[in-house]
Amino acid sequence: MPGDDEDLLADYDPTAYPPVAVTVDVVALTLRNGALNVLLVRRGGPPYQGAWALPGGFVQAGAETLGQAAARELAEETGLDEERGLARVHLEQLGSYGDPGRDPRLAVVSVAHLAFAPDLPEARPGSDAADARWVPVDEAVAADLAFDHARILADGLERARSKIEYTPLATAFLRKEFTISELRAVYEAVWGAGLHAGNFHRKVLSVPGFVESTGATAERSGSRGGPRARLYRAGDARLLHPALLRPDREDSVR
Amino acid sequence: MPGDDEDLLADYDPTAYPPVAVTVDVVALTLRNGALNVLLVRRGGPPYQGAWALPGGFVQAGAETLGQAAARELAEETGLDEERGLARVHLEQLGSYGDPGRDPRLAVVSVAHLAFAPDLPEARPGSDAADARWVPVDEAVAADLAFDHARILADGLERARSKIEYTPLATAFLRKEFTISELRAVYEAVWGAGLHAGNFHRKVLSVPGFVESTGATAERSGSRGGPRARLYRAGDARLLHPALLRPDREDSVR
DNA sequence: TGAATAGTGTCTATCAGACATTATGTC
DNA sequence: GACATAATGTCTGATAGACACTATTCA
Repeated sequence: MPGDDEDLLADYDPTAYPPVAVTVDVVALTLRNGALNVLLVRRGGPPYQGAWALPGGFVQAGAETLGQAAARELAEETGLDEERGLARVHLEQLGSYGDPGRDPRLAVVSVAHLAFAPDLPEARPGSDAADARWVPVDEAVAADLAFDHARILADGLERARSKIEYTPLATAFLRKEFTISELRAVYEAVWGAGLHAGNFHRKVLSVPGFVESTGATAERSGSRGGPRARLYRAGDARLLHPALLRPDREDSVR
Repeated sequence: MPGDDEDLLADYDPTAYPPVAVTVDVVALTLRNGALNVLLVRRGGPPYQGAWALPGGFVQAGAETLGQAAARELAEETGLDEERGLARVHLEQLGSYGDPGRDPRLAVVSVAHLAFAPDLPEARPGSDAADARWVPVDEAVAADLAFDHARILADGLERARSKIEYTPLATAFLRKEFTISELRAVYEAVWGAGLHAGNFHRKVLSVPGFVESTGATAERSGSRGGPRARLYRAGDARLLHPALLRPDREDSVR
């Protein structure tokens, strides 16, 4: 416990403090087979060897931004690069986690990030992982994740659920052109609740800048029939106004 | 630029990376004379000696949580402690800032926090600051703050403006009992826009759990006349439903 | 007495959600 | 032909915002 004198000293010589490591972890979400999936890696070494964890790693401090570090870690486990898809992934900072003891080796502050990705190829483990897989979030939430990653995942899911209410980021889960039904499937998967198709349709089209028509029509209709849907692409809005609010969640309000 | 081998090594010996320091900075907001103020300190030593900066300091890694570090730094500059007021301050994490070169001395990742405080006594400089003052945010935004603190402050202000839309945290700027007019003054100060008194009044009372009546009435009315207002305290809602949306900001939507 | 304020009432346009309807595809 | 789906229409209740109005207090 440094006193005032040591505080002053530390201002000039911060390395006097015990060492800290800074890592990034990524909650990468995508839609696979209509379900929300999160990217997990199986740890190849201790601690928590063999356990599933969020992809992440140490920041190359001074040589990259936190966002670049997160993108790098994500690229390592997905096989994407700037040209092949990574540019279309939405990546934002989620929050930092630094409770004492969260890593048994040494003090580690992890800057967690949240990624929304369109359907990606199968994951491939990076250098320090034994395995990498897209896992349905229900399974991931029930699993025993390493470190405090269960909490980070929960925070990321809540952020995602909230974010698509007032931003058009649900489109980040889809290809460049999509139908209103596909967009609705995103909301249903992220919120875990069914939505009324007709009302959703009218609502999306009524929000300025959310989507814009391509003029084209989907090649085929759904597997179970119906007319071929019109195609849309993301519009230029950065905020949805009015927002698409989640169905009642009275319970979480108090 | 470590290759795969070095990555693997680093997983077991993370101290192989160049040293990183972790700090907390605090955007502490309060209302003084009807205006939104932010707590600033004048730096006592290099770098940026003499410049105004957000209060902050190094995290005692492994010995405190990030939130505890932020509370400690805030206490040092305000003279508050757990008994005297600090408990009533709302403190939340804002985000982390780690761009290369943001601190000329070494790589520093700062975990910024945001605090909402009721009107506090005059600030007093902590050990490593030459001065500490509550500054109207207009002045603070116009000033040349140290490091990347101008951006952190801007992010904190935007977070505050957004947060009082859908949470009851505007009450954190007030004493335990307050009038609807005082609550409206908070919104007007944070949003920087005048609100319609009558509509605001009805709206606040219609949101379940936002405020609850104490049954009492203010001792005196406003300095310019009018009936004595009823007193309220914060209710048990954690989210406002429906939310109090900011007046039109069409410009920022696209 | 005049002016500012607290609190309530009223009206209108908008919106969310329930429900119905028509047209168009697949199986 | 049965059935699911795309897209649109209609209705109701809730809400935001504009405006009006009364009562109360200070200067």
